[in-house]
Amino acid sequence: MSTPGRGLHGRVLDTLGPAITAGEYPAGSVLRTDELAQRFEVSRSVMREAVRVLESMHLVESRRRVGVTVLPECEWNVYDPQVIRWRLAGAERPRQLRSLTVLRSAIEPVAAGLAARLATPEQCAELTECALGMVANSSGHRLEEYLFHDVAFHRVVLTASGNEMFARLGGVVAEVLAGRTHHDVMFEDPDPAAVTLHVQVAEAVRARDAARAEQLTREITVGALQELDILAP
Amino acid sequence: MSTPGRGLHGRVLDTLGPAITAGEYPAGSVLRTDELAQRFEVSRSVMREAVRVLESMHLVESRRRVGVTVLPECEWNVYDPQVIRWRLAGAERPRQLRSLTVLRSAIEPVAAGLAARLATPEQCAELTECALGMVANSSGHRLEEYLFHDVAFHRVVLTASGNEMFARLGGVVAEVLAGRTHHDVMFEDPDPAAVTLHVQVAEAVRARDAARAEQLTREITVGALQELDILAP
DNA sequence: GTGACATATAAGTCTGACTTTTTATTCCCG
DNA sequence: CGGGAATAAAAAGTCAGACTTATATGTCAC
Repeated sequence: MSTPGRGLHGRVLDTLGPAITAGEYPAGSVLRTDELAQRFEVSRSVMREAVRVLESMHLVESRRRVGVTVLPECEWNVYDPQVIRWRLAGAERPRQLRSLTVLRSAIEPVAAGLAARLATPEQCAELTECALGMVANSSGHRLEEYLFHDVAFHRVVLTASGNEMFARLGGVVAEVLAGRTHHDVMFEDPDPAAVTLHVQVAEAVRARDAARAEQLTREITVGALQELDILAP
Repeated sequence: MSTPGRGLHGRVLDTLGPAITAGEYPAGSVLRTDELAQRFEVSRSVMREAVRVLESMHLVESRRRVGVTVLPECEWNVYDPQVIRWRLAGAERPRQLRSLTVLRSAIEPVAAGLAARLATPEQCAELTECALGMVANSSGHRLEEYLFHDVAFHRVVLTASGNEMFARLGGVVAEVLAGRTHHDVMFEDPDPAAVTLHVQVAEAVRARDAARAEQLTREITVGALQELDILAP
């Protein structure tokens, strides 16, 4: 996915990134560039580039005479798509999935409200199309097709919100939804109520009813939270 | 702020990062590593490290035989604190400030609701303390002291939400609030209504009233949106 | 114990040579 | 004249080695 093997330093990151985010090196662990270069059988320059990238993600800190120190989790750039992907791929997956779902529950309703005000006619049409696609694939175990339209739907909402920061979460939502379909329990067809809600959101946006679009999306995200047993009784 | 001059490559980034995020090099512009190295009077290895960092922020893409291509804005890692800082420092400041304020309006109410459920007694106490600090400095042009407690208040809420991704936005909120106090119009004392709301949020969290904490925080963020003339009539 | 000094260590930097990939051009054949 | 294969060129990528610099730590005098 995304950008595999874009150079030697990327190859190193593919191993080191997941290892660090998985907690294999506890916060405070000290690595040495030369040693890492030997381990990965790359030159020091390549290793340094990899370290620089990890540093820009605030996963590690490089200091003279000390080495490359692994930073505590609270320092990490948890919004970096690469970091998110690494964590979703590792043992921290469930926790990462919860964090992201809570984030969705905060963002998406507001995004939908904004979209109802700002969506272009084209985006409204796209939204309706996506919702219809979800309906058409909501039964008969057409999970992949359903997922495709679901992802597209949420992407359009986030983009139509007109907020670049919301739009940037499209990839994250895609990853969460894909995860739900592939990894987690999702043998049965999707919840018909959820499908209906998507259709209604598309209608609300088209009708420029911001409050309704927001409320309906809130119901969708509440469903997502319930699936993960988040939510107090 | 944060980490100034952490090596030569950092120095280069301090110039190149703001330049790119400010749009000085339009999307699609091609730079050459050697040329850049000469311009900044650093070795190619240092320049390469800088490029790697920019690449990890998705500001540029490096390809063989082509050079370093500046990516369109929609590709940028707009959640990267460094990118946020660069953009806040440049001509795009107003737009960035709006994006961030809308983001806050989505996140903070939900965070407050969660905090009402999950905050430790210590965090509740901290919150009350911050709110009282705001009250104590809400008149007499004690803007700096007020800001200090305001920032602390929002930080505690975000942290107490128990969601790492929310917690990570503490720095962003700090930057927005600081910006409002320093750069933008804020000659007069803070709005008494806003101060009261903060006190009430602290009370609601202490009382474990999630719905109330969320609603009150929503009112705070609506105020922030209005200050920037966001919000449809 | 405290403060100044010496030392060792690991990151940081620079240079130059070489490799690899990809694009553009040339050239030959149909 | 057109198209496709061979070729050349350009820029990033990689590597090795030598040197510099900051700094943690240990040592010694006081």
